[in-house]
Amino acid sequence: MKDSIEQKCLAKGVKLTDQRKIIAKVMSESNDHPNVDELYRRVSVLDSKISIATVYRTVKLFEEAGILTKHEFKGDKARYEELNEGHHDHLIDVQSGKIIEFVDDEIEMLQKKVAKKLGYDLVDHKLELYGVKKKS
Amino acid sequence: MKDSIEQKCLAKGVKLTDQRKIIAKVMSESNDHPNVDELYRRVSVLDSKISIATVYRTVKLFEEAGILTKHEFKGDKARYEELNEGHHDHLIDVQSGKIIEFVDDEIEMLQKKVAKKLGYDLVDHKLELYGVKKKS
DNA sequence: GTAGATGCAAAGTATTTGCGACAAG
DNA sequence: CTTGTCGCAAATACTTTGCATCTAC
Repeated sequence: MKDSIEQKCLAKGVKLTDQRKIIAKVMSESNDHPNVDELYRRVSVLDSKISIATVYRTVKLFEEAGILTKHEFKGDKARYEELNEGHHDHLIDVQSGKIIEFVDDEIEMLQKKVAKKLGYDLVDHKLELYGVKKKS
Repeated sequence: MKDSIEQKCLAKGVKLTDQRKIIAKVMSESNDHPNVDELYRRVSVLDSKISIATVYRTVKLFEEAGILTKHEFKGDKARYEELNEGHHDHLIDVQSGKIIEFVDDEIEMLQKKVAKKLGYDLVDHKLELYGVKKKS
């Protein structure tokens, strides 16, 4: 499991350089949703010579290869997350900035239905909920 | 109806300058979702002296006043739209770039339910569907 | 009259790119 | 070998801001 990004690279014919291996490793081990700056910071610990241009190039490449996915939450920088089988959406705690992942099949289904009704086949979607902790 | 942006400004204590009136007018008459460049272009026709800095300042001000809303669709620049009572979401035709507005109460309801289940009160949300025309 | 708005140009962010050196397959 | 990648610094794209001037209220 831990090497799956490297395996995906092989499968897609993406050349595996040392820098890409490091970025892959850092993303695999990140359970949050780092932005490029933060990713660069984490990667720099393992290889201080890596440049931020390479980080930008790599996340873009990985995104196009279906390895990472990019999120652009309201009023925030672009963040990245490893893309796995299980699709999920996000709820952002607007007070703490905490991001919670969730899955709701019913909503997924309805989205397809709505698209269909409008004459479209759904190829992608974005659902973000912004909330404040219930004070009950 | 046509002047409602100006009325909202009065109601919120937002000073009504000529530039703001023009920007309000252009947004009211736009049925699409212009980005700042496009808005600036449209506004320039009515007043060629207006600066793009003012357009940026004004859309931000109007957004904070609840007059406009900002969209950041995938891989696109920020776009603005007048905010009216009827909330709606968007379906983007990934081939033509066309944006279709829709309302689905069932999805809205489910979102609240999901947030609640996670212990949150929903304060905002973003739902974007990306689709291709059905070839039936 | 005064607080706040404007235009301009300069400064900030975030991201991309040209190029010569270098490394993976 | 050869094609593609890297690091660097410069370039780009979008947005914000300092300042002197001007305007709505």
